[in-house]
Amino acid sequence: MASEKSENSRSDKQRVTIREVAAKAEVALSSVSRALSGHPDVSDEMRKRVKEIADELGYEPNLVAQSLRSGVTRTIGFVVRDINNPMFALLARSCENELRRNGYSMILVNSDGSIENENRNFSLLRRRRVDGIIASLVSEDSPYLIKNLDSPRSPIVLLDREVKGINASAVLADHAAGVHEAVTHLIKAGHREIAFITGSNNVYPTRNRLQGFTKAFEDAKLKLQPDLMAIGGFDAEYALSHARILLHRNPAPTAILAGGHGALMGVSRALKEKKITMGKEIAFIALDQLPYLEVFSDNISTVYRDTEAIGREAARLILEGIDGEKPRVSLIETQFIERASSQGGLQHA
Amino acid sequence: MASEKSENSRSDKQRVTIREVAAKAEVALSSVSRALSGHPDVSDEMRKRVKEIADELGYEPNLVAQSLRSGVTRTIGFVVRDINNPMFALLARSCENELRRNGYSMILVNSDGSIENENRNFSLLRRRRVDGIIASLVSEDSPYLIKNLDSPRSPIVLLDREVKGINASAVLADHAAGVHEAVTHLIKAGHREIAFITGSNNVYPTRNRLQGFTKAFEDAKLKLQPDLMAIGGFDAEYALSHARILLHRNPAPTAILAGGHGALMGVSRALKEKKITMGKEIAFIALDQLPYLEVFSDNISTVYRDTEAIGREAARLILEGIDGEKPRVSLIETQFIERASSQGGLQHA
DNA sequence: CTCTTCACTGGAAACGTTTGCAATACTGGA
DNA sequence: TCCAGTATTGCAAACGTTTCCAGTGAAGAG
Repeated sequence: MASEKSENSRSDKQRVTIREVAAKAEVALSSVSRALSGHPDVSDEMRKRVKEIADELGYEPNLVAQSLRSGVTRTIGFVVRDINNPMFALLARSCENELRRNGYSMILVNSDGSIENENRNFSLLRRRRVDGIIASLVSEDSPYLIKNLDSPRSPIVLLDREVKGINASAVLADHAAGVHEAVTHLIKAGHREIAFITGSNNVYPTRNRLQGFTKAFEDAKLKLQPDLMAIGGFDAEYALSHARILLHRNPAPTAILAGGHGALMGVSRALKEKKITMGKEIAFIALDQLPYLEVFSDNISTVYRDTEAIGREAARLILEGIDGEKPRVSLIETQFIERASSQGGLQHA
Repeated sequence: MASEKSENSRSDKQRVTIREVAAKAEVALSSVSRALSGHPDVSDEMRKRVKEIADELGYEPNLVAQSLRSGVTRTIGFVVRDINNPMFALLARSCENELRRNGYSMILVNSDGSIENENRNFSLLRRRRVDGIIASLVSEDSPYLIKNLDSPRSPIVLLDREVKGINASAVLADHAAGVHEAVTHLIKAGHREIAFITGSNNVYPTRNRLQGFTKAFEDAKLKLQPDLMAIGGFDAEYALSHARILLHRNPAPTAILAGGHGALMGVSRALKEKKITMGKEIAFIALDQLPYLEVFSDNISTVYRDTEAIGREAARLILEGIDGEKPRVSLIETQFIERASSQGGLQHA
């Protein structure tokens, strides 16, 4: 493939457009467009010829121009609190894979737990004319939300969030079932002082876990102990400080449930401080099967859900939405997985 | 598949464009554009009037059109092997923050360890006309690389990668220094059988760590033991199988260095299998300060680098490049941090 | 009073595609 | 032979901006 005069054209800065391909092939712009985009009304000869010349010239279609003309960007916004949370990273990963398999790219934005940030991000994504947004909202009752999400131009998929009165799909995990299972297990083992640390209840997972928690107590005809419940923050600092307080309580909790990555971090640090070992002096259950747990601390009992599947499902829901189908909610099951850490805690028995 | 399509309540709502704003304000399109984009040649009255009406109509500028006209997308491609690797997640996070602060969005793509994928991703990003690409390449000697990265239209920043003959900036960690420090520490403590497990040496970190490793042996006038080195894969499976082999060796290694997230996972699993405790029967050093370590296993000695700073620096380098400055390489220091896990291993002594 | 300058404003041409429509050539049936 | 039908192709108008250029009226200078 020795080319005589392609050397000069390689170094010049102008991008090659469909127009140059057309000129070199001595056909119309429209024919080039049709030939390259797989339009049916094109002769085999034309298609072959155009493709050859496009390759030769190193033509790279301009997706920006395509988007402007076609009104479709093949881009999805992915909004999370913090990609650094391994749960979100796993979601992003499986979601991006599924999207890319379908020809879509993903714009990642971290809202950093700030509602104002989140709102700015939504508005930026809309200006970018993304074809859809997948989001794990900071809160379900932000004043901007309705304005932002109601009657949206492009479909929205909420990750584990429930917002009333808007037209969005959602992937919801059935936390309640798994938590119910876990707490019932603890109660049957004799636990009565069960602590519960998780994020604030302005998001679905907290409320839903709380339901499972409460129902387990009801079913066992026990009454809840609200002072054992710290429901207010997903960050490790919140969990750490509240775990410290709870561990000083009298009687001390015999079991602890930690909801989310931050809670797991905080609680495990607090336990370490007091040299309390999970599965011995206290029973511990993580309400999320975080990715690193499998390998690193393979003795931690968890409420499991298939996070990869959730990411994939979110991608599918958004693609459905783009296809014009009605929003729908997809429920993902959870399951209590008993390991060593949920033993113990009842040394007095 | 008679799927029920929703009413096109989405597409019927015409977006408001600059044209409608102009009409309602009874001024020219160009004036609206100037008023909203902060162009100096606009009277205060005009600007006020246009802004009011734009707000009133809920005008949202179309970034696609802006990009097409201006030739600038304010978008950066971020290419990593797997965002699910916490190191990459942390990088992505700090990088995205810095980019967003400067008005840029980030397109995330996972290349999944496949060179073909990576290549497709590069080409996609170029078609999207991103203003720059930040990438942690799968390999430094892929046949596509030169074609893809040579004389690029838009700047490129490599994350801990060195590719000869191309015009790219890079953020490189000075792994050699930290590893040298760590290994020297082990040697001084009496270790001679030091195992080293990490990814293949077609990427800079491996080669650079190897340099530090080798030099530490040279400085101590000891000779390397190649059969204690497993250099070939960043995934946990590779590390697991090779750690198993190494632990069966006679004499067994008294210390292990694990480079990267996968190696850490694999090695710690292998140790767990054989019920060998880090810091007791064996000395262990992780060649990366992975985010979860801080909280979860706070006794693991590591070679530390400031990953957040690396992400920020990558963002800055790409912005510099967009500003027309010449590519440059930024070196980030590393440092051995001694904790409990690097104790022990010398019970026979 | 005229001319220049100044501070705006409007018109229209891009940016690189897709696509509706018209034009062409060819095919085969009447 | 002629005409409808079919398969291609080309032309030109969008898509929503930015920006160059020319034009306007007013103000200041001579």
